[in-house]
Amino acid sequence: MTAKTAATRSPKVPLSRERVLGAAIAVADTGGIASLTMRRLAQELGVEAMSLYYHVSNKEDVLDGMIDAVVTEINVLVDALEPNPDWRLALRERILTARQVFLRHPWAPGVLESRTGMSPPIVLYFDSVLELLRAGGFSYDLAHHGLHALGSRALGFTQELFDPGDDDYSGDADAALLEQMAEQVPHLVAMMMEISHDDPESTLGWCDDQVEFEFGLDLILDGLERSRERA
Amino acid sequence: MTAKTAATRSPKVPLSRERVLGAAIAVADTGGIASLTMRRLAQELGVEAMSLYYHVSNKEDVLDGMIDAVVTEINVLVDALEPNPDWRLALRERILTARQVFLRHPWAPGVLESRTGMSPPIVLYFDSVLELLRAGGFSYDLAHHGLHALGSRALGFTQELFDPGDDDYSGDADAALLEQMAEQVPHLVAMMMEISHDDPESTLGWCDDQVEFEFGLDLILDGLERSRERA
DNA sequence: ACCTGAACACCGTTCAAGT
DNA sequence: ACCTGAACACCGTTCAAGT
Repeated sequence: MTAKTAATRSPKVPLSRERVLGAAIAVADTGGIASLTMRRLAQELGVEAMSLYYHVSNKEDVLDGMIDAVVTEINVLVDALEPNPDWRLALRERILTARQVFLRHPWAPGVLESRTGMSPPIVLYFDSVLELLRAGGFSYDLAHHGLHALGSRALGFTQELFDPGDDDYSGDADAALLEQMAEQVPHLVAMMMEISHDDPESTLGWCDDQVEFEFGLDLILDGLERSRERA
Repeated sequence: MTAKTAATRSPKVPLSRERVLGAAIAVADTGGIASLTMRRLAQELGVEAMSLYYHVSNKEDVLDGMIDAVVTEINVLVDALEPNPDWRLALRERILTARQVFLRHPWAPGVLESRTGMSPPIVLYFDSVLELLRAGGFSYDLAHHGLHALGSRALGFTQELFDPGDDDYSGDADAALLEQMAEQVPHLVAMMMEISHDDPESTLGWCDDQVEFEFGLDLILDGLERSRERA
């Protein structure tokens, strides 16, 4: 009866950088990154917006801290993974584990890519990936190329260019629309029709992100292994 | 004496959607996407901010239009490319051509990834990529996987996770800093030292984006060719 | 030490009004 | 048809002032 709803609103426990960042992540997870304003964040913590500036220096600092928290979450998980003598399997498991964390924080890829510098947690993550590649017999030079080839996949995400949930081009696209597009983009239409024929359940919301992520990841890992053998 | 500086300021030629989008691209190219505000854009055109809303519906519409203009620029260039019987070489040239356009518009990758839906120019581009893959002997199913594996590389860009120009971790990082980091991230430091030893000119601003882009691209193209042969 | 009220300089956007 | 002045609801942020 006394406490209204969230435990976060209690004014007993004082604010701290950690509480601010935790609330920020919660807001972004729930309402998207666009909903994260300093005023909204303060409200979530039962405080005035100006109070936040005692614990964080500005909004950029909040975004930096949110990313560090997410990557730290990843580091804890991947550090607990059991070693695997096959570098490909070891790295694959690491990356897919990291991916799970990003799936819980859909705003994180966009924010991460908007940050310029490396923070300690990110540096730690990449160092551990490098360790894996070295143990797998990679030179530093090839490992370096490999990190670039993986790109954001090394951290467990790809920025999907198109939202399959978009109404305009997915889900309930009917035959009439397809026919209309067929003249100008015949291959795209043919591809969608063939795939939706093979799997009638998914008309145009046809991309299984997990499957596609693993396909691309394995393609790169296999390619790197071949490069390593050749070197 | 009469015309102040830019030809864009002349009030003779009336505003239009095209002029608004052109000015928006110019502003973003010059000052970065963060500098693009409706007021700044209006100022560039010698007009009040409210006038813009007669030609575009809102800022989202401006961003959509900017992307469409950039991708149209790409489509014109790649359509003029001479055909190549080797699908890998053909696609490689296409993608590297598209990349040149993105290098001129550094804001475009970020904006593109923030858009949800596909627009006609983007759909056209992907259809032409699909056409190339089909001509190279790909099934629609494998071509679809291939598009996902390429990700934004298919359009000619990768979102670099770290800005090599960042002062904190690049350029003039001295030996003392490296030594300090060596204990916690030994492989990263070893890699940077080895690479900077091989190429002393580039201490920590060591990543040649073009080389790395092509390495990753070729890795994926080769992997897709192998998948195609196996299928 | 920690929080806040009032205020500032900015946003995107609307709408009735001007020409 | 095309542009604008005034205004609204929102931002992030500062700073002197409160407890």
